[in-house]
Amino acid sequence: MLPPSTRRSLPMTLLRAREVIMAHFRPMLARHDITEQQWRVLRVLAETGPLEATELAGRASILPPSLTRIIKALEERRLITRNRVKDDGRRALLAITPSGVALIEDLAPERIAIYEAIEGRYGAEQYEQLLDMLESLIQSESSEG
Amino acid sequence: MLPPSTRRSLPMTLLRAREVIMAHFRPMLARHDITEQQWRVLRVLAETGPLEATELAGRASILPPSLTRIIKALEERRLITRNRVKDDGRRALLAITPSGVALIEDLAPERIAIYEAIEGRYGAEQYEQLLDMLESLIQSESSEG
DNA sequence: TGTTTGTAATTAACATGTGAATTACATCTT
DNA sequence: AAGATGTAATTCACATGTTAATTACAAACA
Repeated sequence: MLPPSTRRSLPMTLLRAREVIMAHFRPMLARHDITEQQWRVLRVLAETGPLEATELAGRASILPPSLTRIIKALEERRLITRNRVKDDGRRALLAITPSGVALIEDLAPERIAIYEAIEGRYGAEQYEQLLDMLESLIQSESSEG
Repeated sequence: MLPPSTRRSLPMTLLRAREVIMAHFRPMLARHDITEQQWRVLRVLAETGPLEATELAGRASILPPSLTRIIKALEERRLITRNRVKDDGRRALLAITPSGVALIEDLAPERIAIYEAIEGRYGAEQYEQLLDMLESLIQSESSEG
């Protein structure tokens, strides 16, 4: 078997796919002075409610050292709060503030429009199928599987 | 239309997919003291022959500022060389050295084995179809059209 | 020739990715 | 209670991602 050429290697193709998609969102994020990762953290907290750092890191696909820095920045901007969990001095519950919710809601319409445009160009069925196939890949390659 | 939940957003799913795949390659790269991006640069040069920085950046999906740093590191390790293009003092041709080729060749068997294992778990047909669908997405979202 | 315009590459500044080490607590064990 | 072990979070050190600004040339042109 030949090794895949760089033009058809799975990691590089996933990287390029992510790039062309994120290019649509970056101007919006820049206008609101927020990074992609900060936006992910806020969305997860808005969807799920208060979480501990480890759980949040997992759901937002951010490594603990990065999350530490992101939390610090978001806390300084009063977009999230942190409250120690009683009975365990290590953990803290992270929660989105009303300002944070407002920011997410501000961005939501444009976010939806961008997704609809992508789906329109790519095809809604293909789009769903691609997501299914990616989730299946993640499943088949996860350490537990 | 509802916004996609973080668990089914395309950028995050692409990110997680890339993560589970790269997890298989990282131990190999670490053993050879090379980063993922340095490995990409070497593979592109090995496949394509000498390239100028801009062309290399495009093919390896690395931004110019990162490439500048990567080139410096690879040059210091004598894995690539850089030669000024005559008649244009800005450009330089980057080429992989025999040591660089040897490194790539060292890694090739394990690399192929990892890909085969992934294909085996996921299914060869699915695997090819996923690549096709990703390339189609990249096509439909590329700025040119 | 000298100036303007355009392009390739680098640098700067800051955020994140990554693995290893460390700190701060909890819990278990004796 | 004291020590050993385990876990959550942070810190460290270095590489890369990202945008903006700058440098070094080339090419076009007045």
